[in-house]
Amino acid sequence: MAEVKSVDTRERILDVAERLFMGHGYDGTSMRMITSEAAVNLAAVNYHFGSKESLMQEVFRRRLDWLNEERMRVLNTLEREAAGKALKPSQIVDGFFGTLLRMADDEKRGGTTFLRLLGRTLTDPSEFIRTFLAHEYAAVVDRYKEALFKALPDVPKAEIVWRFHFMLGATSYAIAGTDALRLVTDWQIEESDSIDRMDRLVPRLMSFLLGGLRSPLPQFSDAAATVETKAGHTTTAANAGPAVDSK
Amino acid sequence: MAEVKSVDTRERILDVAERLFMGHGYDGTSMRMITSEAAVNLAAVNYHFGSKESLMQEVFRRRLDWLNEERMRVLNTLEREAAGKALKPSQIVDGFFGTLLRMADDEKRGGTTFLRLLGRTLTDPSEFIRTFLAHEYAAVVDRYKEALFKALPDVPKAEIVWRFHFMLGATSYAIAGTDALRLVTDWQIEESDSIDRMDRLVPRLMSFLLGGLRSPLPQFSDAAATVETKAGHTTTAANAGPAVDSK
DNA sequence: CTATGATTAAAACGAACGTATGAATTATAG
DNA sequence: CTATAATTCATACGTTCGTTTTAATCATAG
Repeated sequence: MAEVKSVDTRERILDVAERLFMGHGYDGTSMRMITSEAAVNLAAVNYHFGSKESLMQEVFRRRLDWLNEERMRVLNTLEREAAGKALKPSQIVDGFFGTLLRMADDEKRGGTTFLRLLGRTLTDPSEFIRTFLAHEYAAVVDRYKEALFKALPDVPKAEIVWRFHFMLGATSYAIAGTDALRLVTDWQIEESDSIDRMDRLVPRLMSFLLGGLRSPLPQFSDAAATVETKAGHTTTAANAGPAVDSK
Repeated sequence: MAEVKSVDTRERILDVAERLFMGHGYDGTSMRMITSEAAVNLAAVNYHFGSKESLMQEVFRRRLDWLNEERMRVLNTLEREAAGKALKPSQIVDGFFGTLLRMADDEKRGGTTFLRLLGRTLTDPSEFIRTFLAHEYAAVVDRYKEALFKALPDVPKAEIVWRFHFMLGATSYAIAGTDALRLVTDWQIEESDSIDRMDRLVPRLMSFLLGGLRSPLPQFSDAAATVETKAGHTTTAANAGPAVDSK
């Protein structure tokens, strides 16, 4: 049972595939691109993973297994320390999105490459990929969803689910499309450095997410206004509704 | 110069291509899928558009030309009515994102199909697509960016650009991935109908975007706290910083 | 060392891809 | 009606795709 070179081969394929899938998408990345860049034989992918689809799934599973466990672990710890009391929304948001974003610093867990891949893949057209990702996420998302329900008892559950959706979108776009808007605008970076990206992106994004999560509830045409009532929710009735303004 | 049937052919190709590109992505949609569903000859695309890339660009240009003009028109009207005074952030956000979202109701402008396509394409891996989209968006984004700078003079410009980025992400994900999270969670829709999507999505998303845009500024490790000072910004110093909580 | 199973290598498979060609068909102009 | 340009059509080209096959190479156990 020889397993010396094969481990390296497997890992090298996964690393290259991760990077190429990130840059060119699933359909846009060919087996020959992967195997030639990884300096392995063309048949190696099918030998080690069975098919291109299975390779893609393994690329994600390698990272998501850890991420899911870490997210669960963080939430368990938080709830244990809270001793039955509801968590603070910021704790929950940080447990879910902060844990994800901190992977950027951990090159061993894929770093920014995997983050960008994940961000782009959430809106990937390929059917089997979205199905696979949804299945991988299901349990963890449900747990965090429930935590948010408990943390925000006055907010309709449907509203929380929607805002979770919005937070996911803002995050995945932030980690995926760092180039898109950069080309569009002059980017207006007055600040000194520009490669520090992540350590400044995280607080920026967190602030945005929490602002959105805790924003006054929308008012529909028919329904009566449902406004946050809990003390400290910063939201006042004065600026509730979709037309919240600064003056 | 016969142009009777060709117009129908062109439009039919564009309509089918728009729908298929939305569902399967650019690489995942073949010429044969398009031409067979559109009931035209395989060579029709190359005859009318030259190439697959040109077809893709025409699919977008057909919708974006109108969207860009409308966004410009709305902003011009707002600024004319404001008579030099700064606009309200909600007006600017609604002008940019509301105008986009309202395309969903206009089947003549592509409706939800184009919206979902646009949302997914912003993170599309194909190089030429992102370049093309960035070029199409540049002028309008710059104008709205400037409007936000003027509306929020106390907020650092870099911060505004980031939050614009985040808003774009939340929006594109909201209109693109309506299925992704639906599979993950039980979706917790307590409300009656579920097909009304857009007319309830718009105020929901708007509320979220404004909450994020007007959220207290993040505090970095080194820098001093920069907190919104303008009256009515709802944000109090007590819950400024990345760890904003409800209690 | 030899036998055995795991891995790598080179080559080929059929299918699907985007595109191009030239003839047939259709519509319009004079 | 005839001539001419625009469009549609059937078909084929050359490439690239993911996968498979068969043989060669490697590492380890007995």
